[in-house]
Amino acid sequence: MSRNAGPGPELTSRLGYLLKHAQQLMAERSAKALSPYGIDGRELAVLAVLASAEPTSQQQAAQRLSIDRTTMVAMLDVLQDKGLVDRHPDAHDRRRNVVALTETGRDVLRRGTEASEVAEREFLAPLGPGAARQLRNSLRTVVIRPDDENS
Amino acid sequence: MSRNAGPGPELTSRLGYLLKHAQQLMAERSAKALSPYGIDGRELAVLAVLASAEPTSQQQAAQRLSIDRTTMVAMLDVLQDKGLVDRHPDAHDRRRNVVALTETGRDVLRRGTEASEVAEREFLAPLGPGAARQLRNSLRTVVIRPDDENS
DNA sequence: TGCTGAGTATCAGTACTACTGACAATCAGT
DNA sequence: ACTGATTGTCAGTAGTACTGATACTCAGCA
Repeated sequence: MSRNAGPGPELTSRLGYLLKHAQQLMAERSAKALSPYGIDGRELAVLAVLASAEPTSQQQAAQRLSIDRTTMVAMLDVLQDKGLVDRHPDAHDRRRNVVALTETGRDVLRRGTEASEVAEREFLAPLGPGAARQLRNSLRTVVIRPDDENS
Repeated sequence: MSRNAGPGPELTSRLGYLLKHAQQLMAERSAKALSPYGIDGRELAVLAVLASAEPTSQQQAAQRLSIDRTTMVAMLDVLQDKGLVDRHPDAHDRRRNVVALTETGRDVLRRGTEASEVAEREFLAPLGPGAARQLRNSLRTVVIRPDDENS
């Protein structure tokens, strides 16, 4: 993606534009940092959820990530092909699959997380440590807020 | 999109996750705020660029938005169908199209910008004015930074 | 026991976004 | 006039994430 002619204030004052491009830039950095491990940021997030939660069904994991359950199927297919996760039917409820990290998966998660944190620090480098921390906190605040919509 | 089970700290500590979901939430709000005018956030950004720049070629406008020139073609097709922009060949360089807002386009830009700003304020409401301003500034800083990559 | 309704994973099809590659028209320099 | 670069356009493709339909399983109940 070419980012030659800098955007003018008519764009950089728009929050939607800023968020979209910040996300894009971070995703590029993240992809580069994770490429040695053969995964991307979305897959790393799946691994993180699987590691942090109790042995989880696919649907539970999908909900934590706010992704569709059908999307989760495809992502787990890929992660399973890469040997990072295992699926087997839950003995107590055979509708469910229990998804767990493999030994390799745990290893990739650990190293990928480190690489990802390095990439984040680089991304935030032009901000001073205080502003970087506050950016994180502010994003957390606006993201975590529960649904305030009606319907 | 259902955002039921809140994400855990294994996700909300990851900048990529936060940026992606913040962008998504903002995009949803923006879409809702702009729907009365028949456009979405991307289209509003195009209108803003066209209004702020001198009579522009499609490619110049695309560069300012960091989108591909082929993508710009499709977006202008849509905006032209909606009667918001006009295209005609540049008299001085007939390879180029001069793209300009119509009267309606200017009107939609003005009203859409207002609606978008309201949506932004709602989105940032849980932050307090100081933190909101700083979030904007920090995002601007990390987004505007010129390419520091080699190649 | 058999029946019904709900939950789970899966797959096919679709929509959207944004790209690459190829093309015709045009310009600028020689 | 010829060559190379620029511009807009289009077809094709890739990635992402959805909807809708299907098969299997469970829980409740007559």
